[in-house]
Amino acid sequence: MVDFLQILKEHNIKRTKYRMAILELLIKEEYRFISIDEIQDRVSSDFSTAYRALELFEENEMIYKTKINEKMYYSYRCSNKEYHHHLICTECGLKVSLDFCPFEDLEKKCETLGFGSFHHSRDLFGICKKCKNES
Amino acid sequence: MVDFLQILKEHNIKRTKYRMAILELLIKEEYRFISIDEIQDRVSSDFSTAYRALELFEENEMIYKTKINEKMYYSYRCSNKEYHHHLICTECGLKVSLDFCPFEDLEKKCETLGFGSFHHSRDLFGICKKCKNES
DNA sequence: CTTCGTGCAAAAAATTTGCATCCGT
DNA sequence: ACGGATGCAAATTTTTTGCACGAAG
Repeated sequence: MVDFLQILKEHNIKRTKYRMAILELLIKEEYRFISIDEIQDRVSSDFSTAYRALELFEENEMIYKTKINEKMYYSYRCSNKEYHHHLICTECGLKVSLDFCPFEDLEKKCETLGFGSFHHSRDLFGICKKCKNES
Repeated sequence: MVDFLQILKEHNIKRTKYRMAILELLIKEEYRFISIDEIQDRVSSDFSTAYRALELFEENEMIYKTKINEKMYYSYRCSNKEYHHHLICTECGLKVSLDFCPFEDLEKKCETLGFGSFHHSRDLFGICKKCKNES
């Protein structure tokens, strides 16, 4: 819980009304990715303010950012900093962290395929059980 | 070579100047993904004409479409229709088709992870050997 | 000859930026 | 008080769309 306050202090980031509101929201909804619209709606900031705060948080590795259906979504990161992959539900934004790398095998084959290196896109997408059952 | 002409005929798609020019270009550069800018530049059509032709081709499964660095890229498909994954170089657009599925293992683990189903994003990205060496 | 392809200009949608003002420290 | 944060409006970027004209079958 002191986690992110420390980062703010270390980087001399002012604790303003909207930044705090956005961080609180992201922490509360840490188990999923949320859209800029939901963020703007729930904290009632200007869109540009929200975008600027989120950009700042991402630069300082406090949040994740990913694209779902052509729009950016955001999720709290502080509590789990080791590199890992996510399974993300494209219906509800649910975030499931993987404790293994799905690309290990591909990595090995990379060389023989004419590829120098391979982007482990951190985020993989699907439909979670809940959303699948509801549809 | 008759491949795509047949599709055009089957779907009553008129063989116009720009459509043919775009298809020819895509066939010539089949080993890589190319941008709308390159297409527009090399066939000198209007952008809207190129976009409309490409949309049509994609609907009829004649081409692939993928996003590299926030922009769409296009590549000829007709000659290889079985479902497969691509490794795509984000520097030069090189397209390498995979004859195996990199997500087989993940698929199996999906259920235990709370995921109903999993999108096999067809395209995976990296840097090809050539571009890596040049940088 | 008639349907549909094309160019042009303008719309759309998401995100970014310049600038004047306001707030946190 | 000072520098950075915010709101507002306008720019940006890529792609899409409406409409009038022109070309393919």
